[in-house]
Amino acid sequence: MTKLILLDSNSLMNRAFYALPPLENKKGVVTNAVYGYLTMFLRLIEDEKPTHVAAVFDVHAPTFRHGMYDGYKATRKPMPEELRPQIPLMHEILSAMGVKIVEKEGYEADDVIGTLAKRFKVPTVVVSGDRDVLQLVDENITVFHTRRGVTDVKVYNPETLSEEGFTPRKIIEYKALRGDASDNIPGCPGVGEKTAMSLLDEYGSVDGVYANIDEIKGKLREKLASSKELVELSKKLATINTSSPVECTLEELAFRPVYGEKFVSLMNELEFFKLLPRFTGEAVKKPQPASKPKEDFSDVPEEETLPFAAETKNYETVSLGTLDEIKGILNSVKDKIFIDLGDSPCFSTGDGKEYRINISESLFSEGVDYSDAVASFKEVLSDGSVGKLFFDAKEKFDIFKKAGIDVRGKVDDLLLKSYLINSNYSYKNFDDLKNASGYGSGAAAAAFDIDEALSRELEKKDLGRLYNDLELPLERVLFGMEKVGFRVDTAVLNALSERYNTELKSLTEEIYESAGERFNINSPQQLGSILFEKLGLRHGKKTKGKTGYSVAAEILEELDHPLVTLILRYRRIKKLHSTYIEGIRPLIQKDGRVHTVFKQCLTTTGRLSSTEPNLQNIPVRTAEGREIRKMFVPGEGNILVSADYSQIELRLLAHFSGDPELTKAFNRGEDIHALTASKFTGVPLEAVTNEMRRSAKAVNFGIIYGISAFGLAKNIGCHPKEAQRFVDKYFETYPLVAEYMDSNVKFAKEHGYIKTLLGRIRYFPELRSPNRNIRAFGERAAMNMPLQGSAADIMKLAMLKVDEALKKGGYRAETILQVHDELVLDCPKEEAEEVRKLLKECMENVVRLNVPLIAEAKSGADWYSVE
DNA sequence: TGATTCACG
DNA sequence: ACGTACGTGAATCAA
Repeated sequence: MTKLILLDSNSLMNRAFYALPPLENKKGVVTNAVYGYLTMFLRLIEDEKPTHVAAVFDVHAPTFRHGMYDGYKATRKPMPEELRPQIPLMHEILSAMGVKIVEKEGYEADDVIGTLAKRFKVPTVVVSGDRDVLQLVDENITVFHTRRGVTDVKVYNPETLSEEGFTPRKIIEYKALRGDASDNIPGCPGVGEKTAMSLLDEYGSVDGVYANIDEIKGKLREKLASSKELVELSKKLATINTSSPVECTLEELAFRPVYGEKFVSLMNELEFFKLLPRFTGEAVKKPQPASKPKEDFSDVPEEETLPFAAETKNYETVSLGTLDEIKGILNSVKDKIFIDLGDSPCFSTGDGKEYRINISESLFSEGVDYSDAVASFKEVLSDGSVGKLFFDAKEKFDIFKKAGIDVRGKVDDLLLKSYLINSNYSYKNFDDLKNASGYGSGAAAAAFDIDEALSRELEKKDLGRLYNDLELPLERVLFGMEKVGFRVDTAVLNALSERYNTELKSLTEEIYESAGERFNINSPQQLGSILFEKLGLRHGKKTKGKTGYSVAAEILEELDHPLVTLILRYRRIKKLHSTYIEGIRPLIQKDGRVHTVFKQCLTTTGRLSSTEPNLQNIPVRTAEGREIRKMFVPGEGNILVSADYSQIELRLLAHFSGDPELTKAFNRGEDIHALTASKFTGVPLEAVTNEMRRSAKAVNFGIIYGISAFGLAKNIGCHPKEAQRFVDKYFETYPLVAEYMDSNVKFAKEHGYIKTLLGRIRYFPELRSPNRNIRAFGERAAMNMPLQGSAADIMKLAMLKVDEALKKGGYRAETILQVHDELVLDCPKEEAEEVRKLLKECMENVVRLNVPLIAEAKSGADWYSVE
C-alpha cells in the first residue's frame, strides 16, 4: 500500500525552532529545530509507515510566482541567526538517512509540495505548520497541520476542513480577502476574519463578491472597491502552483532509510541520544563494534565531551519486594555499592544489575515504610570497608543522617566528577550518560561504567588531584558546615521585623499621599506609570522588553522628587524585611539555627553558592542593611571568629601577570587602590583623596571583570569617553596586565577553555558564537575566570586546611560559613584567640604566590560586631 | 515562567 | 551601530 509523505521542511523547522527551548550541544551548536523536526518525522514514520517520503525545502533566491516578481517575502523577517545554520544541518542528516530532498530554485516549497501531491494520485500526507497547504486537501491528500509545539497535530481531510467552515478552494478566497501578514499577503485592508468569512458565505468567492459589489453597503464596499487589484493580487499569491516544473518520479521518493555510520555519528555529535535508538530500533541494544561515538569527537580533543562506555553494555533491572531480599543482596556487597534515592530507592553492586526497592507494593503491604527501606542500607553504609558511589553525595549524607546513619568509607561522587569535567553542564553531562546507557530513569546499573568513564576523563584532563584532594574531601566539610548551621537570635529578628513593619506602614501612607492615589508600590509597571505618566518625571531611555520604563534605583536616583525619595527608602526597607527577615524566619530549624545548603556543582567558576537561605548575600555595604547581621549569633558560650582575604583577586592578577609595579606594591604592603589613583593623577600617594581612591578602586574591579569602558562609566557615573581614558591609562601603568588579559582571551579562543591555578577548567563555547555580544561576553568571562576561579580554589584549599588544623589541635570550633573570600567559625570563647590565629595562618599560607596573601581575622559576639 | 530589582563577593 | 562590566539567590509582579 503506497503512502507518500511530503514534509514542508522550512515551515516545520520554523515551528520547531520557536516551540522548543534553544537546545545546544556541548560545542554550542543550537539544535532545537533539527531536534523538533526529527521528533516529528520519527512519529510520522512510526504512525504512518510511509512508503515514500520527500523533504521539500525552499531555495532562497529571488522569488517568482506565476512568472511575476511579487516582492513576496521581501519584507519578511530575516531568519534568526540560530536557525539558519540548522537548515544545511538538516539536509545533511536527511541525506545520511537516505531521504530524498526536493527543492526547485525560484519556487516556494508550497508549490513543489502542491505539484508533487497532485501529480502521483496516491494517498499522500502533507505535513506543514502553514495553513496555506489546506487548499491541497482532496480525497487522496491529507494535511497534518502542526499547531503548538511539534507533536500537537491537527489532521485535515475534506470532512474536518468543512467542520471549520472551509473547502480547499475557500482557503484561497479567504486569504485573498483576509490577507496573511506572516506570508506578506496583503488582502483587503479593513477586512478581518469575520468579514472575510461572511462575505464568502454570501458570495462564494472573490469573483462573486465583486460581481455583486452593488449589494454591499457603506464603508466595506468602499474598501473592497478601492482594493480590488490588491485582492486579486492576493489571490494569486495565495494560490499554490500545482504544476511547477519539478522533475521527480514517485520511485525516486521511495523511503528506504539507512541508519548507517554517518547517521549515527551525526546523531551522537548533536547529542540526540534518546532519538537515536528510536530510529535504529533494536539495533542499538546489541553491542555495536562498528560505531563508537567517542571516535567522532577525536578531532576536537579539547572539547568537553564524554565517553559513552555505558552505551553498549547490557543491564538488568531487578525489582525487590521484601526487606529480606534487600538485605540478602546488601550483605553480599564486597567493595563498592551505588545507591540512589528517588521515588523508589535503588542500588547496584556493580554486577550489571540494578536493584529497585519496590516501596509502593510489597514493602508497604508488609507494613514497612520508606524510612525502613532506607534504614536497611544502614549496615552497608556504616561499613567503612565498603566504598560508596553516589550522584550528589552531600545530599545523600543528609538524607541518611536524618535516618541516623553516618556514611563511612571511600565515597565517589558522579556529580562532582561531572562538574569538574565541564562546569557548564554538570547535570546535563550526567543526563547524557544516563540516556546513552539506554535507561530513561535511574542509571544505577550503569553507574559503575559511568564512574569509570568519568574517571578516565578526569585523568585525561588532569583533574584527578582537584577531585581527590580538593573537591571530594571538601564535600564532607561542606556537609559538616550545613549540619552545624548558623544560630539566629529570634529576639533580634523580631525586633527588626517590628521596626521594619512600622516604617513600611508609615512610608506606604506617605507614598500614597504624595502620589495622590493608592497603588502597588512593588509593581514596577504601576510605579512607572505613576512616576513617568502621571507626574511626568523624565524617564531613562531604557524601555527594556515590553513593560516600558525602568524603575531601578539607578534611574530613580537621578530624579529629584519627594515621592522618589520615599519610594527608594520603601524599597530598601521592603527588601530587608521580606528577604532577610520574613524570608529567613521560616528557615530557622528547631535547634534555633539556619542550615544553608551549599551548592558545590553550580557555578561555572568554581565558587560555591548558598541557598535556603542564601547566607552569601546578607547585607553589609550600608549601615542600614548591616543591622541584619546582629541577628546572626554564635552558639551558647561561643563567639564568632571570621577572616577574609584582602583583595585576593587583585593579588592573583599580580601573580599571574607578573606585572612589576603591581607585584612590588603588594610586596610592600601598599594600598593598591590609592597607588593606582596616585599613578593615574600623578599626585603623591599621601595626597590621594577619597574620591580619587574610589574611582581607582572601581577601575581595579573593572579589570577583574574584563573591563569595558561602558561598564566602568556606568559604575562610576562618568562619560564612557572618560572611562576609556582610565582604561588606557591603567594598561599603560600596568602593561603586563594588558598582555595577560589578551593572552587569556587568545588561549580560550584557541583551545576552547581556560584553567585556574589548581587546574580547574572552564569552557567558553560563547567565543564561537556568531553573535558579537555573546562573543564579547565570553571574552570578559575568560578574563575573569582565572582570577575568580583561582580565588575559589584557594579558599577551598584553605577550608580543608582549617578543618584539618582544628581537628588536629583538638579545638571545638567549627566552620559554619564561607562567603567567597570570608570564613566564619562558631568558636568556644576560650579558644577564640588561638583559633583566630590559626585561621589567619591557614588562609595566608595555603598556597605560595609571587605576592603575599593577607587574611584579616577578627571575632565578635554577633556577625555585625565581628571586628 | 521570565523579567525586574536588589542583596552579596 | 551596536549593548557590556564577573559570579551568584530570593522576592515580586505579570502573563
